[in-house]
Amino acid sequence: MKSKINFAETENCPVRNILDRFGDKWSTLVILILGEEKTLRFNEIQKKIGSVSQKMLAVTLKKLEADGLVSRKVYPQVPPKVEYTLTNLGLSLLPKLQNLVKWANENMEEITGNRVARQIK
Amino acid sequence: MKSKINFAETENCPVRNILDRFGDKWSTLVILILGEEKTLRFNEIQKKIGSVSQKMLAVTLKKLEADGLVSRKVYPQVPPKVEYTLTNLGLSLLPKLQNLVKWANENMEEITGNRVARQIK
DNA sequence: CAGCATCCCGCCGGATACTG
DNA sequence: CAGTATCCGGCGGGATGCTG
Repeated sequence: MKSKINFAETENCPVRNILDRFGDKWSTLVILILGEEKTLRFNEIQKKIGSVSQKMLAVTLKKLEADGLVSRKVYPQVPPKVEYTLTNLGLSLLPKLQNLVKWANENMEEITGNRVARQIK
Repeated sequence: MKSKINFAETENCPVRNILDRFGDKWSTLVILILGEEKTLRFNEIQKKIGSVSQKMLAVTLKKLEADGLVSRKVYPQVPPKVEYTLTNLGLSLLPKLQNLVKWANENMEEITGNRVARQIK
């Protein structure tokens, strides 16, 4: 029998913590993209996502860097060049996210179908 | 070599779709709780989460029901009684989310430590 | 090129009150 | 008990402009 999780206490609940961090719009996307490409520059990530604003990408990357999921390497040159890579911690999260993507790929059609069938926006 | 994902097109990108649906504050939490308890009434879910408002729980459950992840059974009696259970589709998602929880449990301390060490809010 | 600063709008979601 | 209805404040996040 598994021990149950205390969802009620925000501070001690890992589920809440993880959702607070990766529930935002771009974090998981960035991790998945860096997982595919190993190393990317700021603009390259932005182009890959396509619809993210410069501001939000900067905020997201800073958060991920602070969490220790992404490492940032600055080349002291003009024009500047900054490369982003997943850390080992980030790499350990990657497969879990990829599992979610896999599930999404396999089941999104059914979910979309359900929505349409029930005529919900 | 894995085929790459097109993150740019929102409509066809399963990652974006899944994040749009489960990136919200409560959906994953509800799925995880129902995964533990099998069947729960509205008030029981609310008590388990603790901090969710009545409104948001109702909205969340309705969304999950529309997606076909949660089933809703109404007992025609007074006072009313409604039970929520994961569907097979919901059950298929459950282990992926539990993997994330497991990862969070194992690594949240390190992440929190990173944050503190870098003195970010 | 890689960002920070500022302004500002939309909507997420909380509080409260009401119904079957 | 299990919801809807309404109001409304906060902030996520887009647009734009400026810097090293």
